[in-house]
Amino acid sequence: MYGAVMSTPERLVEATRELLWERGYVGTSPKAIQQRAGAGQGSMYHHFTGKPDLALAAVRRTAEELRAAAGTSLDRPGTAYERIAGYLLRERDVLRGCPVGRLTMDPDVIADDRLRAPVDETLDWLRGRLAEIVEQGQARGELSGALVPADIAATIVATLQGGYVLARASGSTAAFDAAVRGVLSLLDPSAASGSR
Amino acid sequence: MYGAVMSTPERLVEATRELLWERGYVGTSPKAIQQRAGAGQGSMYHHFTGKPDLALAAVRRTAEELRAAAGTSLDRPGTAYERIAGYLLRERDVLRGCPVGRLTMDPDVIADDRLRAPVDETLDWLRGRLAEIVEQGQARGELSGALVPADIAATIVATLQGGYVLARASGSTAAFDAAVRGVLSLLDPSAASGSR
DNA sequence: GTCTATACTTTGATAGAC
DNA sequence: GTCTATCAAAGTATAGAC
Repeated sequence: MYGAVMSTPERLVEATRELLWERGYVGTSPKAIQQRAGAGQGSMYHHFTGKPDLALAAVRRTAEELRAAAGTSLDRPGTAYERIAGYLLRERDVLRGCPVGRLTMDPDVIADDRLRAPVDETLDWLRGRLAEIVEQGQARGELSGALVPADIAATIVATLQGGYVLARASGSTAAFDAAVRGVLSLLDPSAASGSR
Repeated sequence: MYGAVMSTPERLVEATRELLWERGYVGTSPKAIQQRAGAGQGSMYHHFTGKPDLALAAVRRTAEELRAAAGTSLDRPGTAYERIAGYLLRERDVLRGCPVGRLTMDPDVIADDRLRAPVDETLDWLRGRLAEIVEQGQARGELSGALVPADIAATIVATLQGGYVLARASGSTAAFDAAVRGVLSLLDPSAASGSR
């Protein structure tokens, strides 16, 4: 796995990231991590104190990557609507769900402040970025001043996270796409969709 | 637990429902179910063939209950906006999340068509009900005819499901409330919020 | 229907050789 | 740094007595 390019600790963290995404914290065993990383028991426990330690490294790395990727998308030029649409419509592996949001359904992650912190910070950061974009859109007269930027930002992030839930429930991306179209139609300045 | 009112099979199903909600399928062990239900091993395996069998009974029951509760809320009279707002703002134990939506993050549930079916059907039913309400609102001139009812319905359900994710990430209901306010402000016919 | 005994596997980790 | 024991506990049952 991972060619022969990565160091053992890196392979262990990558394997943990994948497994946390696929199966969550509770569903991920040290043995499964070792097998996917191509590392032995001793090797894993040499580099990390145990499963929580590895999970912490994995979650932090996943949170960083999500911020980097989302930032790249959100930083694109355009009107507020165009930037939000660009973010919502960017390519995603919808049926896999969100590697960060997924962790909120893991009781052992939520119960551990150190594990939960990167999840919370990432979603909070994302809402902040979107709120800024909404605010700028209002300042430029692109979006209604009646909207509360923080509320709209929360709605946008929730639509994404909930879209994953709908898609996974049905085994199809259709419901995710519908939810995204729906929120965009409500935001679209050229449609005046909020009122009759 | 559960007083002395319920039969052993009923207590087992109730205990399973609670544990699936709290810890998911992977995180729920037969032993934990037995302890919470106050039933022995033999008793559990007498009434159910095993953990998957019990989970199926539990998931079906939870799906039924959600439909009943949501139906009661959605059936209330009022304008389309009022009915949607009533549903979104009804009392919820936000930090516990949705007992049905939660299951979509469980790989063993998603991989098993029998377990996934009640989850899919429930969320699908909910979107259908909301789409009807949007459609009626359009027919009555309360909502813009430009909206696609199925898309708006998906957005509303996704906002809820994603709102739970945001709330659990932060350990607070604030983000859930913000997401709900956001989508309602976009839908509000009295605000003309979609355009500047 | 319920109980206890038994069994096999997986989990999560430690110890010590190399 | 990595490997191979070894281990106690938990998970997921089955068997058979009552």
